[in-house]
Amino acid sequence: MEKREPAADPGDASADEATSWQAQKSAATRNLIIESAIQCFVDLGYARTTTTRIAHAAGLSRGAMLHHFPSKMDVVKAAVDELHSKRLKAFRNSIKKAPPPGKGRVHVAVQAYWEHVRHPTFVAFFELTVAARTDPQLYAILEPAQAAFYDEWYRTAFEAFPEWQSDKEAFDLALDLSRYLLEGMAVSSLTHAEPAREQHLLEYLENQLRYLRPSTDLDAAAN
Amino acid sequence: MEKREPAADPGDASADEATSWQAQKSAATRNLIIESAIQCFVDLGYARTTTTRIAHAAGLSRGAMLHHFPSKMDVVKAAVDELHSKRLKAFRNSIKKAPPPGKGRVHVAVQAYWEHVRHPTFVAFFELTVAARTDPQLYAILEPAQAAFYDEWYRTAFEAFPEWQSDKEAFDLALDLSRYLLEGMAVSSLTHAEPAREQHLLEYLENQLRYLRPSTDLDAAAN
DNA sequence: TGCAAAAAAGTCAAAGGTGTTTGTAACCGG
DNA sequence: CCGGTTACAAACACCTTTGACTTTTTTGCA
Repeated sequence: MEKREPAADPGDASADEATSWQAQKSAATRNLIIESAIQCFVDLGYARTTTTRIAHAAGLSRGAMLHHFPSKMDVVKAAVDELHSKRLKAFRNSIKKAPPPGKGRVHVAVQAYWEHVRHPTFVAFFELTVAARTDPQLYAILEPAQAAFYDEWYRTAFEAFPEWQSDKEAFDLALDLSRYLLEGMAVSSLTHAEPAREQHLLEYLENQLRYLRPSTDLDAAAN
Repeated sequence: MEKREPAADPGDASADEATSWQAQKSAATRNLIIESAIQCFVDLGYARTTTTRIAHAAGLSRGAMLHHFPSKMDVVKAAVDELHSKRLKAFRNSIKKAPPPGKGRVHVAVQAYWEHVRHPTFVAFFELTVAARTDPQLYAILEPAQAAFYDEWYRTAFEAFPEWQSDKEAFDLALDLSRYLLEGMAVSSLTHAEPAREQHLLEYLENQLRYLRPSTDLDAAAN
């Protein structure tokens, strides 16, 4: 066997030169396994995701995989953590690059979350959530991540939309409405997408959010 | 063993006197199996529902069960049909007994669907829907029932709320909004219920529906 | 009563999944 | 270059699930 370069490390490419080659490769393999697991959740669902399939998708033997993760649940745990940080990162990014100060923010924000809930990351998380309902062990792993995400989601949104801070009740309502409606649409579209109806509802939601938004002097008729 | 009366037959109690006692009992057992399967979907999720557990829940041996349903998929198919007809029946009932002609109908309708999506019947259907996303065989069984339900749902609602017939676009929007929002809330509450927020959103939804409703001469300010 | 048919129960092998154990090759530090 | 460690692979034993097959019990009818 020739020596292979450790594959690119998308997770946390800590290019620490002190880290040995072995450690780099190990981390790369770990990430490969995690990504494969997530892919399996999306493609096969949680129930049909077996260690055999994950290993196969990663191009490894089961033995190799169980070297990095002693049990299946260890893989799941790592995948949950990865999904959690991915969701958070994606959300922060879209918030950060999205802020034309007072103009069209509602549209951008709605589109951002709508894209998020249609992304494979959300699908994988959703699969896990459903499975966790009847699987206490998985629930114990998933619940903290879930709670932390929505907590952070709320806080970040609150800071990113200061014009709402004068009416916290309206803000909560707007956030809940957006979240439940978009997630409901996304879940439904997993098995039966209806683009036209979805588009209508997105426009409706945006209008509702503009209506709920506390009026400031600046944006009487701003989109 | 004493002879047991054939259990009450909730499914299709064709009280045909010509049907022998055996046939009655057979039908009762079939229904018992179907109900047990549905219960398993709710309690364990689709993935963990095995023939052994269904039989155990029904108080039968696996052999007896496979006498009535040669394969597991046959049970699933029967359960889907039963769930479909149950949902439809429940929906029609709540529509039928719900109509104070023009007063408070929105509230009653919203509450009715909200109760429906929190009912075990919906949970079971939801479990199947999620599993079907990555299980073509199950999808083939479920999709027709799913489509038929929403089709019927739409038609029945359209007839039951004639005051909306003047603005079909608003009607569609109102129906989609209600469906996606309530289903989104229900799905979310499966793992993490938040009664206070849910209540706020229900009130909000009702107000929105009243706002969307085409105004007639009769109910300018009717709740 | 006695026999045929249906219902119910029990047994079995095959397939697939999990985790453990054992084996091999590559890397690292001295 | 050598002992120890790490990455990976393969084989193994155990358990679960499924569906086919066989046997026993119960019912219907002559």
